[in-house]
Amino acid sequence: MQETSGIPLDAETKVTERPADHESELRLWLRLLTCTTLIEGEVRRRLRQDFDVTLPRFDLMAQLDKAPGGMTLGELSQRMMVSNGNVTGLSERLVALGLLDRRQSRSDRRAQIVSLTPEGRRVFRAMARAHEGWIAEIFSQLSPGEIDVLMRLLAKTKISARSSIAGDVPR
Amino acid sequence: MQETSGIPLDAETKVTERPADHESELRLWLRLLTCTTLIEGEVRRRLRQDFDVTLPRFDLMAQLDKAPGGMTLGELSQRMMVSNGNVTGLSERLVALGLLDRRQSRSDRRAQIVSLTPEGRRVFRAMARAHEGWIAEIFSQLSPGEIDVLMRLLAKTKISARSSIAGDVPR
DNA sequence: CTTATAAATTTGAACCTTAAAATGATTCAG
DNA sequence: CTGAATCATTTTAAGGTTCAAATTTATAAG
Repeated sequence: MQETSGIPLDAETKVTERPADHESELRLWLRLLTCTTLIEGEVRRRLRQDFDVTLPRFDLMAQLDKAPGGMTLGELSQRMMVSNGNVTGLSERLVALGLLDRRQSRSDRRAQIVSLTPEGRRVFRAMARAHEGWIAEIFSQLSPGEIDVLMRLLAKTKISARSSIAGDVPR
Repeated sequence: MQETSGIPLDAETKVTERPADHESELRLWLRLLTCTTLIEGEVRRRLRQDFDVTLPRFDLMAQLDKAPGGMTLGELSQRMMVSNGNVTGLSERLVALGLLDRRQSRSDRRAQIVSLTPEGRRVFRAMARAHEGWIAEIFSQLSPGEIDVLMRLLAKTKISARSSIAGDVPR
């Protein structure tokens, strides 16, 4: 907490000058966050309980399951939306468990390519099957129509968020 | 509650035996997760950049801002949906920074009550103002109507998830 | 070739997070 | 009053996470 030089740049940026009632967006964000936290916690709990595996490991394996030929660590980190260093450690532990293979890229000696071992694939498939069931149960009170509307609106939300994040902000 | 004669929803027949195409729920969950991760990452980044504060600290202070009289650690942990031990460490650091006050409950010597210091409140209010602006910008491509529909559907999602999590599962 | 720049990953420090066990305080039946 | 159960919190161990700096390799310009 440092160098707050009084009031920074409010005049030029458009957002903060007035109270301007952005309460509905805020409430929406909190609700979105609550839903995700709730579901994520439950998935984490069940993965641990039923398969003795952590959620990040499951997520990593899920990405690799979709890429039969494997993937570089950088690509993994991008798809998982986590930092590089994160993927390094996560992969190490999964390799140590025999669930992941890791080799150097032939074309680029900087790059490491990781992929599921046959064992890793087998284990992941079992988890994925259960996982799909849990998710179905969690969303079971939503009708197909509601799911569809949610999908559309979240797609729009994603676009909106991305354009705001991309540093779209014109000066 | 009701005698729905339509579909006998018993958990035993529901989830495990067949593939049963729960793909739409799965895709919905992934999209929900993507949206949240995206937004959360951006909020985290801006909090660090503009206020040199972490997201968990902001979240904790946000809870306390809504409780002028303070709150026990247990209540905090419940509202933040994180573990007890988590709140312990988080509070320690904020107390060390002079943003939180901590005292023992008079009526229950097991309980610690934490609250924002005047400085903490001042700092939080500044962050909250900026935060609201960021959120508004992130959701800016959604119309009021769309926000409203999203709110409703997420409310329903929350209920559905909670009832599935509560161990509602009949045998 | 040489140097500069960029890219992929690793490392280190600090922090966040959880689950499980331990500690200390409260409550209540007997 | 005593013991058992419960509750609020802390502690511990293991792991997850980020950021920024460092390392190694690749690529391109001169």
